[in-house]
Amino acid sequence: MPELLEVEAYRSAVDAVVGRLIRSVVASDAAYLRGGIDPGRLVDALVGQRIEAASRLGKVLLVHTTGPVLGLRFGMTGVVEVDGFRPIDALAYGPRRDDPAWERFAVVAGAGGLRVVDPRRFGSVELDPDLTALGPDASCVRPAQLTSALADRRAPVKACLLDQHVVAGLGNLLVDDILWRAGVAPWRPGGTLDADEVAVLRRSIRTSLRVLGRRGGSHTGDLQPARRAGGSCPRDGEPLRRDTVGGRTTWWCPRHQR
DNA sequence: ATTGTGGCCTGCCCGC
DNA sequence: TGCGGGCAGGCCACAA
Repeated sequence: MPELLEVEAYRSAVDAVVGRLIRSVVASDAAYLRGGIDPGRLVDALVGQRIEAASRLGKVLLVHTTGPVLGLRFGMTGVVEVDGFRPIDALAYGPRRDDPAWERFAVVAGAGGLRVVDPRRFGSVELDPDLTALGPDASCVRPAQLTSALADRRAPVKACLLDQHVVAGLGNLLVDDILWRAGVAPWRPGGTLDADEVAVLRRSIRTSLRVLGRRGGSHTGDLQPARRAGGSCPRDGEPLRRDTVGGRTTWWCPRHQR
């Protein structure tokens, strides 16, 4: 689930451990590590370092230390726990219960620390991740950046927005709500949007992030209650369509999204 | 280069 | 109650 909004909540929570020394690191799931580093080397690189800051780019959470930068990705079901507290208790589509076996990574720092719990194991942990391929963060994408990102693209606009090289941070739920709000059909090739439509789309990205952020996450969109068989558009009552666009389940209104 | 597809993993829910 | 199939909010390697 974790899209930009959830990862931002994780980042904010990690602020609580800034300034602490890393006392130990648990990297018991070697397959969870990325970038060709083995658990032993990762532990050695982090233990004894001080946590200096937490930042975020797209869906990647970055924990800066006096040594390496720790990069955390959460896949579909990853949640972070800081000092025993979860900024997001349970993901809307993740399991409701809890299981100690789902812990994939942990950092003990000061009196507490942080844990990554990820049942489905699509997330990952990396040292000094290369983020140069990521597009601008969706929360501050400029109009000109969005225009050039969509120009000449023949892929559906939804696939463009999901592509982290184009804009970083948007996931399936956010994109559906953004396109719904903008009145743009997900199938439209990115390059066919004119300047006015790109401007509306960018406003919709900002509005959706602000509104859904205030409500508590990417699962709080206007479209969310209607994402089911028989669901209808909350704006005009039209039966929603369910398609697969960009490889993802897509709900949209064929009446006002054009 | 761009675009689409399959696969990674595991848990849950539905229908039989 | 048990079981199989389909589904899931991300991302990557790979093929056309």
